[in-house]
Amino acid sequence: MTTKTSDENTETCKAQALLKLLSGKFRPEVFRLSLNGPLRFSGLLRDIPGANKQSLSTALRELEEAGLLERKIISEKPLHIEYYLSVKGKSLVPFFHQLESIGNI
Amino acid sequence: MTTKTSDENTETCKAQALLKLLSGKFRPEVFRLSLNGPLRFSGLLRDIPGANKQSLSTALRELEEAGLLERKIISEKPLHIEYYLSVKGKSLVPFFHQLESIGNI
DNA sequence: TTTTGTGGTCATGTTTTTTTGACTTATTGA
DNA sequence: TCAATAAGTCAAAAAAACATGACCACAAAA
Repeated sequence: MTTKTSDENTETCKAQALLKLLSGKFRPEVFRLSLNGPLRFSGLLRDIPGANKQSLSTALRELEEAGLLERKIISEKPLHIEYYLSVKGKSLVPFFHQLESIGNI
Repeated sequence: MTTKTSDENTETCKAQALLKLLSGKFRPEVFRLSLNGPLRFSGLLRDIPGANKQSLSTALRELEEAGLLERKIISEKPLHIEYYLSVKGKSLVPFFHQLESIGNI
């Protein structure tokens, strides 16, 4: 375990970056709500208690940049934007379940 | 903490609290190092680049309070304190592995 | 007895994160 | 045309997290 290269360090950093991303304000809520179907900005603002535009905007952007959410412009009917879980995002679901079950110990 | 059974909000909060705890400064490093054996304050201070007493102290205390680390006073020989992974702490290991593998997608 | 090592705390300052509120662009409904 | 909804942005303030340096208690070694 003597720092061979930046091997192990890099691994830690990856986990760390993801942890940081997921632990930020409203991110777990956004994540959980995304399980029920596509999200909309205004809907989240209404549904998440205490949410504010800026933080929500940052959360959505960063989750999208990390490839966990996908942003889709819906050009029909009442023109709006939908965010939904990507495949990568879905791969995090069991991870959250695990975390929650550990939280209950 | 008014634990309402099967309240989804409460579940999220649990994941959130744990995420926050694990994502704080030096926590992933402390966690990883704890896999190799018992930790000592001064050792961590030496081994983690950029570490400082205050943050390390907070990290250890919070990880202990969450039941992930155990603090043991070793009264023999050169009188010191050891921190080591609890059973609950060990249950987080696969979780970190999962996180790392997702980070690589 | 002065110094060194271990394991911290405390007050303070800096940095990062989060919140607030004003403003924007575009679409729709009355 | 006026107002409302949707999806934001921007600058600034407030709050939370983190870092720094001084200090403390105890033990053992020089």
